Amino acid sequence: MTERKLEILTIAQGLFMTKGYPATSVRDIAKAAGVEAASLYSHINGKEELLDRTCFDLAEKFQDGIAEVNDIYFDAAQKLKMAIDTHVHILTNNIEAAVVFQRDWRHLNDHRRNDFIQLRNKYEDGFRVIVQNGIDEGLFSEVDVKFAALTILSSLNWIVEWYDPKGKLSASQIAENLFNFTFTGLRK
Amino acid sequence: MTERKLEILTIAQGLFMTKGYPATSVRDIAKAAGVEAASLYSHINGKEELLDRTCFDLAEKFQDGIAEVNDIYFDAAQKLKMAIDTHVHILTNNIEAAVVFQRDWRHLNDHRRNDFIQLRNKYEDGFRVIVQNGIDEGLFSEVDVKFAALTILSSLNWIVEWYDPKGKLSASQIAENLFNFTFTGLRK
DNA sequence: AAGTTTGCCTAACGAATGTTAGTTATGACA
DNA sequence: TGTCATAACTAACATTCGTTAGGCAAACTT
Repeated sequence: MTERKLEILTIAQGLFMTKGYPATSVRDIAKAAGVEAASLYSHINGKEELLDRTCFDLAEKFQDGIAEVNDIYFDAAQKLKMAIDTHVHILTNNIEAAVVFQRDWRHLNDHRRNDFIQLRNKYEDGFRVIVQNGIDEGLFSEVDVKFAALTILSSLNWIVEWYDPKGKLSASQIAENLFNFTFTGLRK
Repeated sequence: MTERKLEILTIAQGLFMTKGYPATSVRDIAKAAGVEAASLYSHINGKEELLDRTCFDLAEKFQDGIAEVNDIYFDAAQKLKMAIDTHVHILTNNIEAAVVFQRDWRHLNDHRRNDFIQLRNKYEDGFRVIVQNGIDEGLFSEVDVKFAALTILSSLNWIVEWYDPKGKLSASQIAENLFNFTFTGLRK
């Protein structure tokens, strides 16, 4: 990917984040890039390529993250802490792409959308494995594994709705809070 | 609202849910309603009215729900349980509207979007009050109130991403699981 | 029975959409 | 100096967008 193409991708992600993919026109992107709409086609194949790269580049980062965590020999609580930390850092380090990733993957074409969903399921499986490990190790109470993994991921993913890079909480602090909340709950 | 108008609104919500608001055309809605696009304008003022009603009708239900919970004299744990139960039932009973409510409120016009955000903040405040009560009553550990309320709502709201009316978990069961998870956490 | 309302129709509007074709200026390399 | 690649341009395309105007038939009201 050339430097200019990456630049355009980044600009597009910023617009997709604030306006949403379908509501962002190629002309919007061109304008933000200081260029005519047609000129973009020297760099990209079409609007959808920008969405595609956004979704799949981030998906790859998530895959790598969870694979790394599940490869090491720690107990489930430590693994969960690491997985949460990794997830939060990926989200906050790529907040614009992350919003698009969460919200606009539906607008991929049928084929790519299927690929995407498959990756997503695989990732969720990684979290299920951790929860199951925790139960087997006697560290976690015997919850519904699928439901628990989903709920943990809910809390993590909602970050993109409120995260502010200039806010008072750093990514690491957010991750720590989330782990504590997930592990311990509200009860005193 | 006439019966036909409500019918059109419901049809629109179904389309908004699957395609998203900006990607759903007036002609799509008309086709699903078995009518020409122009005919819709005998019933509605414009496309945006459909989004507006969807967002604010549901917002009202949420307001009523949290107000009711905070009006009664139970301890914070019971209140939280009720608030979660109410929230989950509103979401699952209006799943199509709920998806639109969560995802597409951004496409309201500036004025209405501000109104919407205000309602949303007010609702979140309701949850913060419950968490604060719990801490004051010595039932909850001394967490960051704002963060905790946000995290609870994250788990609740993500439901719309996976809830299946024909799935094995009923709304009440989902609510119970979520309360247990929130209150107790994973730790054995 | 006469008048009015309702719910739809066809036709068309101007604007915006994603994309293509063909051209031109610039700068690197032989 | 001549050749080629790059990155931009203008112009235009077919299509779709939300919406309006005006008409017509059936159904309800008086």
